[in-house]
Amino acid sequence: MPKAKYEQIYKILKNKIETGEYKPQEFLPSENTLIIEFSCSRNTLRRAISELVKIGYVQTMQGKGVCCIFQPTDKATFTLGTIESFAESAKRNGLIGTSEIIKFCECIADKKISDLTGFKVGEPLYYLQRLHLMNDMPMILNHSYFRQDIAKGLTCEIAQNSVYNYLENILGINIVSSKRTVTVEYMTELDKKYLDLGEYNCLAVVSSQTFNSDGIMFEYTESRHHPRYFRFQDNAIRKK
Amino acid sequence: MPKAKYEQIYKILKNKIETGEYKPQEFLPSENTLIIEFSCSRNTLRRAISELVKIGYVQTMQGKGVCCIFQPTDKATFTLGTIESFAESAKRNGLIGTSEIIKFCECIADKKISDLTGFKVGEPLYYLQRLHLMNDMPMILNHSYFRQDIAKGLTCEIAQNSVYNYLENILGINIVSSKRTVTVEYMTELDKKYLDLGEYNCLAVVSSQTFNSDGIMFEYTESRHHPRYFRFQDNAIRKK
DNA sequence: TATATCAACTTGTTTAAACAAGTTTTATTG
DNA sequence: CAATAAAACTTGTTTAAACAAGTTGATATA
Repeated sequence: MPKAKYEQIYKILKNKIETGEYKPQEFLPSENTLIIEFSCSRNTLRRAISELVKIGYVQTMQGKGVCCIFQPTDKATFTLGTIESFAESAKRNGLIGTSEIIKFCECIADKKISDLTGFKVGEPLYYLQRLHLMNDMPMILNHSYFRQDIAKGLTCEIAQNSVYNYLENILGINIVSSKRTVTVEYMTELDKKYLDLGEYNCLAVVSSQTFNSDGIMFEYTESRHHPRYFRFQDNAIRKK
Repeated sequence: MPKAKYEQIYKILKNKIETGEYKPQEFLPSENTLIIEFSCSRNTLRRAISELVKIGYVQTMQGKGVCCIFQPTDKATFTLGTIESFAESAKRNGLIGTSEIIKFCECIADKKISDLTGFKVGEPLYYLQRLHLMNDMPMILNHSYFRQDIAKGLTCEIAQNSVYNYLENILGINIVSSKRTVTVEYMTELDKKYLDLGEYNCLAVVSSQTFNSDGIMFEYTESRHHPRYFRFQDNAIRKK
């Protein structure tokens, strides 16, 4: 449950849009109306609205009002688009997600790894190779590097369960932001071996750098997705 | 040039980060220091900072400060990731971008088009098929649908130049926000014919819905990218 | 010395007020 | 009746102030 008032208002409005109380192409009540409804200041309300703009639910128009531009997304397909673990994604889509570890080892970042990940040469790392399945279908082949001094004590047994649970709840690491790049790459022998690619010879590759609350990049992960089940959503606001 | 004060401050700070005046892992000066430097209120400064958070340049830490997490991106590769036209992207990458029209016609949205694009059945549309090249290499095959009542008067000749220039500068349409979905799809006969795919048999497909300042979706475009030159960047902030 | 506490920082949230700027409605004027 | 002007809305920007909450370092205490 959110503590901040603007987050509460944001959630209420978001819900009203999703349930159709505010319909697409229609205007939301004016700021003044909503201020009275929520007993809040204008700034607080506007902050909630700006969160709705960010996720592409509404569009503000100076002098006119706030217009709803929500369109329900197709929930049938598997969707990635937020920072969430594989387990969280699976649960949200009502599927059974399982993982198996292919490889786990310690290593030192050499030039090649450094160029790929952004870690400094000589940095001690954990390397983890995992296969993620949904309803027994192989979906994602993951290559992860973790800084040893941050993710200290990581073992194969821990990775068997949930790495993120260990990092967040046991080690107390706060995961804050993540930079991601999506590309399409030709399959490797490993991809062919573990993912059931069929006629496809390419994959969707999501490379991400994850930062903790000290601003330190402690994880680099390359997620190689089966093309059939990959979908990445985004919302862009035009620069003025 | 930006008119709003917070945008000016944002640009100055952004530039200082890009040029290395504020280095990764280091803290920016505190709010109070920057407030004095820019002669602005705390809110205005914080708004500039929050823009930097959005683009993944800095990370704020309560009680500690604002940490720089910028890492220069590889400018060698062609990057898409904002709302910008093909011409703008080309220019930013120092390449010569050209386009050729494969097909242009008027049509009415049927069930199939409606499901694909989100336009209502019966909506009169323009359909435009274009091939984008960079330095004479075919890169993107574009399928676009425009609402006739919004993009009125669009012709093959206009499309030959710049559709966006016509929409924005001639018709005076304000393009505000855009929802995009990235998927990977198996190539079609058309893809094979126009894009020089080589050994690849898949493409990166960016589907986007674009809204004007009235909150009306007036364009649906499916951009089919050559996988070798596709790169999509994103920055996510962890939900609390 | 080691520990606990407090003070002085940092960013996070909320309220209030004023003015700017764009849009729509109403009233006025010709 | 039509055109214009004014008023009454709308959102956009900026300032100021107060308090909350997290981190750090100095101080006092045992």
